[in-house]
Amino acid sequence: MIAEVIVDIAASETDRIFDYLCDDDTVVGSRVRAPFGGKTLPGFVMRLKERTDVPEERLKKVLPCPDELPALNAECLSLAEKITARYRVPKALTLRLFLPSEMRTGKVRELMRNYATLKVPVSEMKLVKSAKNQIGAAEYLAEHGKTDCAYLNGIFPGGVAALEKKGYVEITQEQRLRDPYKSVTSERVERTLTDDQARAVHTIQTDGRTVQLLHGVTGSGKTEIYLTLIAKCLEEGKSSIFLVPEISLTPQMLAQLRARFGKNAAILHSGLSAGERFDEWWRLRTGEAKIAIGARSAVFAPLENLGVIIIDEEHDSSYSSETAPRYNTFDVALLRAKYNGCKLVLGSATPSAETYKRAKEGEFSLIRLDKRINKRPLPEIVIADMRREVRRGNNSSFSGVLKEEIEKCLAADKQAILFLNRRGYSQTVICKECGYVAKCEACDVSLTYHRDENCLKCHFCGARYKMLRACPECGGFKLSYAGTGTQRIVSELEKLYPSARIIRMDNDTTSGKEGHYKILKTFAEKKADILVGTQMIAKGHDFPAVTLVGILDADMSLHFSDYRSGERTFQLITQVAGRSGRAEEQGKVVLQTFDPENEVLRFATSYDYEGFYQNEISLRAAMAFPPFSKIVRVLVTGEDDKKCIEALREVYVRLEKLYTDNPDKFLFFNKMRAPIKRIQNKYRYQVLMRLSDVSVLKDIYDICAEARNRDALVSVEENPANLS
DNA sequence: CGCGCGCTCGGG
DNA sequence: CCGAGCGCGCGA
Repeated sequence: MIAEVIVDIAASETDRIFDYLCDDDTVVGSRVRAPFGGKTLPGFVMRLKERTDVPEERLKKVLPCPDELPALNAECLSLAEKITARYRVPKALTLRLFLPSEMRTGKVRELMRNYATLKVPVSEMKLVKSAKNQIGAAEYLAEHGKTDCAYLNGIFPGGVAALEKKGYVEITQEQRLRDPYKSVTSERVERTLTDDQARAVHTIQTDGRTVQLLHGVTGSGKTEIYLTLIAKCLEEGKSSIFLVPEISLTPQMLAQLRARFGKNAAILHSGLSAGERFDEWWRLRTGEAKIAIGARSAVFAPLENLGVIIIDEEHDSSYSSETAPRYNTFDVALLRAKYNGCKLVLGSATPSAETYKRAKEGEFSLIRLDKRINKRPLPEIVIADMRREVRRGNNSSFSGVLKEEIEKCLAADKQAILFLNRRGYSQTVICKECGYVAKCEACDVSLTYHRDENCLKCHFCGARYKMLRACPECGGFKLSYAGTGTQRIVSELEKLYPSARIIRMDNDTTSGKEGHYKILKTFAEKKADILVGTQMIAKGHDFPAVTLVGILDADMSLHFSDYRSGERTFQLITQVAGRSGRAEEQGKVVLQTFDPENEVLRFATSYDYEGFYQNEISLRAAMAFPPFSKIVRVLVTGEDDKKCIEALREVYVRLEKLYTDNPDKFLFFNKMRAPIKRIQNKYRYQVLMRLSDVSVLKDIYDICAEARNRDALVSVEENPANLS
């Protein structure tokens, strides 16, 4: 037999079929080891045939991989084909999306799994009270006996590993259980749905359209609808994919899903170790688990017979891939939904303007959930006019209203969250005499001053620089720090409320994903009164004792140079406001701004999504921004500046011809240096376009695919989330 | 004259 | 992507 093989090299030069001899029992979609140019590389069997034009003496034979099932099924192969065609990327790169990385990098490993057993009774363990994951894991083991480590890590990340280190548990490796369809019993918590929820489920199941948009205010019970849909699929023997934004896979969320679906659910997320991720993937591939839960890459879960695909927080930017292939999760999900003939459910309290438009026009079904489950009103949002504060001589970061509310909050023994919308600016060092700004040598972005370490840091590559004593340009000593960071907010707070316990959360205080949880846990356990942070505190976590949320600079993201800044601001405020008053107490939100008349802020404070949408969509139409056009950026990057310019020139000349041949399809066309000229020693140039007609997109992708070479990476971004 | 590096080409 | 093959430039 002859196999058509794609070798696993992500380069356009090798991105073609190579014919190999193979065993007669070789299966399409299976992995092989292919002798290629001196060494043996992993590859994929794309097709099988009887004969080939390749002369016999050149043909080599592939060696099989001892996988129990072909890595790729028919749907994966068809999906890979479409993605390759859509984004013009090497096939090997697309195929990698379908496999856990350890299947490529690691040698073909035995399908072993780690199991944990208790060696010491829980009562004899010396564990600090805060080690919730260790305690949780230990208690689980005490109750259930020997348990799969991957399963435990899904609920109590890192718990088992810590227990093993202390000698409290034993970890044994055992051959994977070869009994994939053994039904796993888990007490199904049957919750009764509200009428609204039941109606939503009914509509999703009976409406003829593939895409179902669930537009529900925060707390309207969308999650329960998702879980019901997944449960119904399970009953019919169908599988499901449940996608959530990158940061919202919190241990609480996982525990909830595990409790409901037990071993039927497999979690694909970065918190798992390589082996565990592989095991979870394999459980899905064999059909042992029928529910895949994870961030965007879980849309490629190796499931068959899909019954539903759910994308929660549909508007979240983490659903667009930042690296090639720059796929859009919705597009891939739609392809899979069509292939399987199942529904694609999008959920959000603040849908993106594009999605909402398509729903309003009837392309998607639109289901509204206007009522909150607990019938409690949303927190009141008051606007604090910071211009008036400044005029009154208040130069602090806090308005009078906010200070008052913080005091009330502290007096009542409640918690407050102060949110800093820091995106787009930072504490830079400026020489007041010559205007010199400290920048990163590798990335060409302004450095940020860190007081606790007294150094300058690059937020792009993480490089550290010694704090400057004098200006390196003019030798002057008048250096100043501009901007306000979380650090300054914290020190201002400490002065105002010396007895309050204040913690800070931003990119600098949180090293790795562990740091996140530690800080949030401290706050959740009421070991702090005020949490100060950036974007990352906006999502997830339920803090019942929080009754006050302060948004310190609500208009900051409005000035961000992006057509979606209004949408982002609305989403952010809605989301942050949702942190306040989640339990019995009525919550309050103070929104500080220098632009109190701003329409977006007005709509946000009255929770008027519909009003916001009408305003936003007419603005977009007037300005011909997406969804009325498509913004396309072609980015050329590489270490060698000259080679980049060369590649840019080639791309530009060809794109310009496309532009002059189709002037009616372009609204804007220009080439320029990227706003950040260099990131991690790679120079960056771009051609920016705005299309009124996407029929030329295919040609743009073709031109870029041909222009990329060893020295210059040429990538295409559609409606990029940021233009840095 | 010989080696070293950089560029080009081919891989089944 | 990676190694083989080859051409040109410099040094003893």
